[in-house]
Amino acid sequence: MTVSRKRKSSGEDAVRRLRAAGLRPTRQRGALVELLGSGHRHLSAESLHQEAQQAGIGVSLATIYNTLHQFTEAGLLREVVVGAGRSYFDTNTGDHQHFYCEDDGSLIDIEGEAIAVAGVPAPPKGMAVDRVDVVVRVKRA
Amino acid sequence: MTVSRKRKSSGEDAVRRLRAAGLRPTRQRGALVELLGSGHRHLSAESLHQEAQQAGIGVSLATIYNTLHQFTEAGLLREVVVGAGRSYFDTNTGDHQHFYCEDDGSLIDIEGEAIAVAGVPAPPKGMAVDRVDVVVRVKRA
DNA sequence: CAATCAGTTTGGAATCATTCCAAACTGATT
DNA sequence: AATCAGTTTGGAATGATTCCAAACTGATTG
Repeated sequence: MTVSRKRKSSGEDAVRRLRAAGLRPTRQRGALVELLGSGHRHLSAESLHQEAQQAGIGVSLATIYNTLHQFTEAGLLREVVVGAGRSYFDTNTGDHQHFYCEDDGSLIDIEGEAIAVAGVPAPPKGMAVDRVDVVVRVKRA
Repeated sequence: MTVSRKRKSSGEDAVRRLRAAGLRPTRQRGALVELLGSGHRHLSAESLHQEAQQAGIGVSLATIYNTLHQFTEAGLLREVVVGAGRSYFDTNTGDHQHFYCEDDGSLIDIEGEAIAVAGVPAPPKGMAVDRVDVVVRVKRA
């Protein structure tokens, strides 16, 4: 339980990432970038909020939402929608898709090289494809 | 503006469809089946509710939700999730996917024969693929 | 036809995730 | 040190959906 003050080491790295993304490096954003930093994760606003609290970072839920969306726009995160009122933020922003388990609401990555979508028709006039999302819904057999 | 009483013709057809789906044919369900009956449509609970009101059918929003879910389970409808807190019910239950326009929230069908997903890995142990959903997100160019 | 009862419907309260807001705060700049 | 635009925050507001207990209604039976 270290109520860290101002760790230079990783802190500076976070600052760099934020600056690179065009976001002002504030205490909260820095802390959140660090929380997200390690590995590929699927998290909800609520879960990130709890995680932050446990890490001793004072961040309001409103800020979590703001930050999550800013990070998503900045390309640091990707939003994955799997059900009405159920969206996750994925720290893996690379090309990939997901298995979604309807029983427990969990997500599992499917590597982008593995899966392919063919035959997408041309989008309606004046529209451009932004992204193709594939959700493979699975259930307990 | 005919406040129809009890049209035999289509009414009986609705009853048949409900019975076939294993649902007791009530006034509300019959009326809703008929509303949904024509062509391929993408509707939300709210929009169906309004439509019902305008058609002079007294149905509570709660019943709309119940019915929509029952119909979905019975295979009369398919639920399409496109965004957090944004799901549609699709009267087209056949094999197909969708374009989703992020600007105005509209859906456009993509025929199932046109599009194909290849390379879906085997699902995790004990799980079975329920369905593969593809959402092609488009934006104004 | 009347009684009966499980299945339905309903309005309103409750829940849940998310957004909004105005006030307080804080990083960066002068 | 002053300044100010960008941020954060708690709490209220919103919106969609679900829950609930009471009233209702098809279908069945005698």
